[in-house]
Amino acid sequence: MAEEQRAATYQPQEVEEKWYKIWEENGYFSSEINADGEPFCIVMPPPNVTGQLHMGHALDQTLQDVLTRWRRMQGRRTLWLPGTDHAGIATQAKVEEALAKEGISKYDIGREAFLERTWEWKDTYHARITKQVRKLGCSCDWEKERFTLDEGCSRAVREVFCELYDKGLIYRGSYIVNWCSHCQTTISDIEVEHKDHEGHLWHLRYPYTDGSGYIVVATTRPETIPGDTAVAVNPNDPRYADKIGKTVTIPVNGRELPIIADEYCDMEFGTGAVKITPCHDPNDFDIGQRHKLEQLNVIGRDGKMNEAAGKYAGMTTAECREAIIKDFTDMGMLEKITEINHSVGECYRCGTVVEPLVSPQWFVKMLPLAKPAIDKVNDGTIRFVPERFTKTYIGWMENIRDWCISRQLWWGHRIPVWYCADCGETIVAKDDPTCCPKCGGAHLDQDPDVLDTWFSSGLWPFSTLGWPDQTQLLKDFYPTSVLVTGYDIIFFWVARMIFSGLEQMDEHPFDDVFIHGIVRDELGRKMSKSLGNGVDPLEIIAQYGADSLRFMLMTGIAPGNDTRFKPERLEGARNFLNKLFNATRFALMNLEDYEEGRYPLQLTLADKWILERLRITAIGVNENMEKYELGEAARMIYDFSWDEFCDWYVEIAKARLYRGTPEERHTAQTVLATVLSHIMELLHPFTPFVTEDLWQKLPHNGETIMLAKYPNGVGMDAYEEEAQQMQQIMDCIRAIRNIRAEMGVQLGKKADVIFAAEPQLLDLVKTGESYIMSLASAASVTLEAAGFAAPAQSAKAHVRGIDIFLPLAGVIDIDKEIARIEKEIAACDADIARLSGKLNNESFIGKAPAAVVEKERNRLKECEDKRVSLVEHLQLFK
RNA sequence: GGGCGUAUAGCUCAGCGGAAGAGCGCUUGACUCACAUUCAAGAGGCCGUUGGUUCGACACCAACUACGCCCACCA
Repeated sequence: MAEEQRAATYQPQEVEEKWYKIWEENGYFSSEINADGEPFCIVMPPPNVTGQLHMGHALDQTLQDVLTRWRRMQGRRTLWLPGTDHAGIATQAKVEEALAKEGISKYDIGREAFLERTWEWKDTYHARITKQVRKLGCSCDWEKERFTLDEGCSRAVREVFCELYDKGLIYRGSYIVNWCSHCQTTISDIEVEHKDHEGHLWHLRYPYTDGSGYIVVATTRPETIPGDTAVAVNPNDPRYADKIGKTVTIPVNGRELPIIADEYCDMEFGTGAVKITPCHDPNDFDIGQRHKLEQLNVIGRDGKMNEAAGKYAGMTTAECREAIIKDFTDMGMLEKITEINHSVGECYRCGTVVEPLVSPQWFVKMLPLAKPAIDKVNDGTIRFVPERFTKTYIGWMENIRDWCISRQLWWGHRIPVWYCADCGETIVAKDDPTCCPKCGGAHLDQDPDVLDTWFSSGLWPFSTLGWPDQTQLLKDFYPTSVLVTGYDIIFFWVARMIFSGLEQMDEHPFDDVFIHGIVRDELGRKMSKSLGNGVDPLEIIAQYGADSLRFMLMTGIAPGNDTRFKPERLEGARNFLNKLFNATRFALMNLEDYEEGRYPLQLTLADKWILERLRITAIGVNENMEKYELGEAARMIYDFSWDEFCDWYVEIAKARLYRGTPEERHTAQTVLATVLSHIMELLHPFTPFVTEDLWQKLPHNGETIMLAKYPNGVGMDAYEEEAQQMQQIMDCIRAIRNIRAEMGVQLGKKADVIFAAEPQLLDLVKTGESYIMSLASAASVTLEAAGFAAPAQSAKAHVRGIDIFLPLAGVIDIDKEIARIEKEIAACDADIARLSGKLNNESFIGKAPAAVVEKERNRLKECEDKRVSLVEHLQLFK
């Protein structure tokens, strides 16, 4: 790249590294900054230490950083607390995979060595992740970084476990749970993904024991037959009314089953008779409880039939299914097979079909916890943004079932429960006990299981602030201000934090929950490993810089909606930042001799206009930020910076910078520098690096833009009238440019321009003369009284009371001009028809606000004037 | 079976109870002394369908259609 061109192109890589280091070293991310300010706190959703960050993280973290930087610049005492999650199943699976590559299993090395390996893994990925977060520019307080498995969080987990146990909210029991035979652990209900499968419904004959024929049951899972302990029918089903109380015999193993009556049975479905397998189906489990049926566990944790399955023992469930169907067929007991589309539960991690089975596990009793968690959202204490997610949350919370929290893993918080080998006592304790409090025995075995990862994640808003200790940090920042996360983990995480926070702290964990969508690929597909369509944020940062990535992610998004990752949009963001870079370069070239306050300011119309537009923009940006409409805020800054400041103001300022008096030049320099640095400040939360770099080069007060005051429009002089006047001049310039372009008069060629209007408007034109000269490339500007007769062979435009003539003898194409004018007239006609229709409507006059009516009247008059003016001009050519 | 979302320019998407917006793409012109990662001008929309509320609806309400998502104990 040529040196010259390079100088005109922003090089993000050169500045990003530098500024992050300076910020971090100077402690600007610390919550001690703005120590007297009102606290503002976000706890970062901790990324899993399983791998690297993806685009979803980049979106999530950018949103948080924008909010944090904005609040910090407002003077709030901000704490954005970073951290990582140990992610039990996911991380353990990764390490097991790594071991498998070495040809060993976790059992070969044992629990302790395995955990050592996992901690090493954690260290590696933790380092990688935090580096990525830094690359992205996140202003989190690294001094306070936490990990879900660190000493403090572990203490919090034990504390909560013991408290809930003491209150009877945690219990151990043998209930039906979801078992993943691949991950070799239980998973909670929400970790089961239901997918539709085409399957078969086997209609099987179970003969009555008394020899009086048979009953036909329909099942999708014949392999569970060895575990049947009843057949159920609906008590109101006339078909079976006289069969209730009888027994049937399972043909393939000769066991006898009672026929019971239960409302659960749907008379419309299948045959209306259901085989009941309490140990391997959640519904059947409930029925079994109701009728005190025997529990017969026939499927083992390895996904194979166990001894209780008799002759089928040792088979996989699939093999068993086949064998049983064959046996029924051979015995003539298969009535028929029908097709059925039904949903099958799969493990969310590995996709293995989940096996429901009964096993002793630890549970959290949800009903008492859900109640306040629902209330605090319903009463507005916790607010979801967008609001619609409230319904999602409430709906789930109202139908919640007890939460199975024990996992048969090694990586995680070990359940703080010990069993006395001597007397069988169960000891639940915060601190490791040395002997049994009941019998004094020293043979204690700790429960081998660990807790669900989300158990510790649920404590994140307070465990990270120091709880269970009553730290100052906790007092200052709990409840936190806002939680920023994707809609995909409302149940997994948000809900758990809410009930855990309310239970332990007696106070809600955050005021707002700001929900965002997911980042999809260019085609709108979810980014995933299997599709290989993921985009690595680090690669994008290397290519375009973190600021471009951030800006792209922040624009064109609406709260709660998904967004697509489009490379073109990345280029747009890069171009915008390059634009600002060049605008700053231009300013700096013209600020070499600048000295603040050297002359009194002589603000021109354009100066007042751009200052007013800045004021309005600043107000709008803050309003949108308050509503979490970050995309809208970013768009406002973009439009103002590019369209108004760069394309208009900078061009206008050139005349005074190059040829003005020292006073004029000084004023232009001042406004240029002021507006530009305010643009940097407004934009800083979105694109922190480039704005800091450019702001530093411009005249500024303070050591970092991070701590500059965020522009909010308050205290700025208002110039509403001047802004409107300037808009009119700009419209005139656009009209002239339009004529020139349509007539093929290139901007390189100067053209004479004649304005005709009432004196007041002529004054305005006079004021804007220099802008017209330069921006419309006029050779001369002549002012004439209203009603001035058009010179021969001229083109004409009309802008709100101002007639504009371009004498173009020899250049003008009469046909083109006629066509152009006719098009304009047609547009006027359409407007006139609409407006007069409205104004002739008495209801409109009577019921619409007076200001609206007045506005429409003015508009109509303008349209009519314009039409008259243009029609008059058209006559000249006919 | 419930719940939710989306439907606006060729594409991707913002937006809004009082004259349809952006980016990209397209057309035409310009290497104009910050920037060709640029500048200027322009073409391009019954704002999914049908009703309703309203002086006024692209926006609010209802129904419908299409697509997508979430939840659910569909043997």
